[in-house]
Amino acid sequence: MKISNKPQGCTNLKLRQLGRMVTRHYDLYMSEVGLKNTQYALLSHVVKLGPIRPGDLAKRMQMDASTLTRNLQPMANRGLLTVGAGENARSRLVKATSVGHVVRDEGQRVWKAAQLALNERLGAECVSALHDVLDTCIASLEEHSSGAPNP
Amino acid sequence: MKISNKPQGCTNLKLRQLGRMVTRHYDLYMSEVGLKNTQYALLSHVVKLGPIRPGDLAKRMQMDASTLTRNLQPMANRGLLTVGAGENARSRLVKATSVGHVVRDEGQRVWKAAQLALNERLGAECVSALHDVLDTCIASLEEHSSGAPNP
DNA sequence: CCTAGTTAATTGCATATACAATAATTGTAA
DNA sequence: TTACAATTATTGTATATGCAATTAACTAGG
Repeated sequence: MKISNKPQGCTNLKLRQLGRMVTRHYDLYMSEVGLKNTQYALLSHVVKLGPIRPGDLAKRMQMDASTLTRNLQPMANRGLLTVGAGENARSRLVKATSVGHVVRDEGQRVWKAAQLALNERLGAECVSALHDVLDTCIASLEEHSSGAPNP
Repeated sequence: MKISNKPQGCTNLKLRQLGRMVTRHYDLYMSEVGLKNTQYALLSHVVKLGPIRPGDLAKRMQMDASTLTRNLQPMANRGLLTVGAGENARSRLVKATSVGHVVRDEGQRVWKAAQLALNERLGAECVSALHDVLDTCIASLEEHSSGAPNP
């Protein structure tokens, strides 16, 4: 794949456009288990990162803390996870319920189908190239805020 | 940059994470002229694509028509654009006002600053690679836009 | 002990996003 | 020509997103 010398166009625009397209693709699949793409991502993180404080989880997901607070609510209401007391009275711990674990497994099944279908539509090589450059960019922008890789 | 054989991880997750990061970056700059990154993108499209029907504009931006309807409202309220009558009684035409043109030009100024700063943070080469693969993916998904889902 | 600064999470406000359903209109075939 | 299908835009409902402001609670200094 040829690489141009100077960046042309708007990075933000391109990212958002592809983001919308890919999000619609995933949502189509995830709806089979009653999850939005974002909810599956959140649930997966909670399952893998065990009991975790909201603030830390938000940092891991490159998400504003207030966004996380609200995204947790519909899932807590459905009984997929709990936002319980932490060590301090001011800190909390998020963890997945047993139902949450089950739904995550179901979600993982349809996620795999969605990912395979996307690989098919774009070509595995193209998806790999995309992942590589996304990883590089995320890591690059992360440098100013420390954090370990995602699950 | 080495390219892996098989796609690893979730394309949707990576896209959304980088999307959030980059969006925050742009919004920081665009706030200088009172625009959200999305509003600048929309205004630019309207300026460039002249009077255009909402449906066509939505397709161009890979955006749901109902999303576009609502995104137009705050901008129409601010007098940046108008949603006027089209040829039929059921179709409309969106066009930028003179104020809208001025604000677009101001926006373009700060957009350039934002893009340059991003190139700086990521490296121009990395941004170019990102653009290339994003363009490829968008074009690819545009072709078979009749995505036959979940069989 | 009390006060000032810091940190954690949440709430207020505004916008973005999309699917489903609806309204309004146009096109078409019997 | 009228009944029915297709098109175009808009609401209904729900979630996502983030900045600014707020609340609550911990931590230092005095």
